[in-house]
Amino acid sequence: MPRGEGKFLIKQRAFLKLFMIRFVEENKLYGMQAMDELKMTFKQFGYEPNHSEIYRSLHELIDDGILKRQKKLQEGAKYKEVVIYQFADYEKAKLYKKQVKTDLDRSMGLLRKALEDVY
Amino acid sequence: MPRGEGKFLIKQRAFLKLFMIRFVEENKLYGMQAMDELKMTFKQFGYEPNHSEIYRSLHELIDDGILKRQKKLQEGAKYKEVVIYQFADYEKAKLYKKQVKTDLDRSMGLLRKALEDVY
DNA sequence: CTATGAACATTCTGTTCATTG
DNA sequence: CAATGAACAGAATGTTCATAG
Repeated sequence: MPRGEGKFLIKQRAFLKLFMIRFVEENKLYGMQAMDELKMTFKQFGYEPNHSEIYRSLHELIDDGILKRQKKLQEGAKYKEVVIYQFADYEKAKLYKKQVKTDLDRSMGLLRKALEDVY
Repeated sequence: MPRGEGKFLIKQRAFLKLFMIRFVEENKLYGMQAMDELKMTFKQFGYEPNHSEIYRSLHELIDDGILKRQKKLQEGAKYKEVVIYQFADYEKAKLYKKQVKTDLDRSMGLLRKALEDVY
């Protein structure tokens, strides 16, 4: 999905999909927890993703054939279902991570160039 | 315009407005030339702004009270008008540059953090 | 044909509403 | 109330059309 021509910076969606893959690799967290952790991590940079973008990212990874859903009872005495994820195709996941890295590096380069040239 | 809460990376519009200010500082170029120069500079990063975004950036700087328009005959024997720009308020321009720098730095930090954490 | 600009269309993302347990 | 998801709404940006010289 990191696309071809004329594009500016990496999109939020790809950024979040990357972290969703990472959370699944670490075998932890469902949607809301992922959001909370990301908010904590990136709040210092003024970025706090909202729940819709988190879910859209997860759903898109399913459509991509990278993740699959699995329901699970939540910890504790609450008996409330949450949705957790596993890899449907880990090779695809690794490939996607590689593509996003390329896009992140590209975006960094672009910003760095701007800072160098203007300031 | 670099805004407050929950936001992801800097927007293309702000990025281009920064360069439009820089071009006016250097006293050169009208819209199309600015676009061509930016395409040359950032093509290596896969970014080639289109003409609409260039004009929207210039127009917005006028609305902001930072630039003002001035028509001018094009060089050479072509007698075709082009639109060039001067500062309407250079203090405002400098302030805007400062704000965009903050936003660029913030965006770089965000991307760097992601690269560190994931790869 | 080149430069400018507006109109139109789509994509991306934020906000609100609905459902379930 | 917490989690998930869909619907709706707006903002950001790309594509196409219009006008002038």
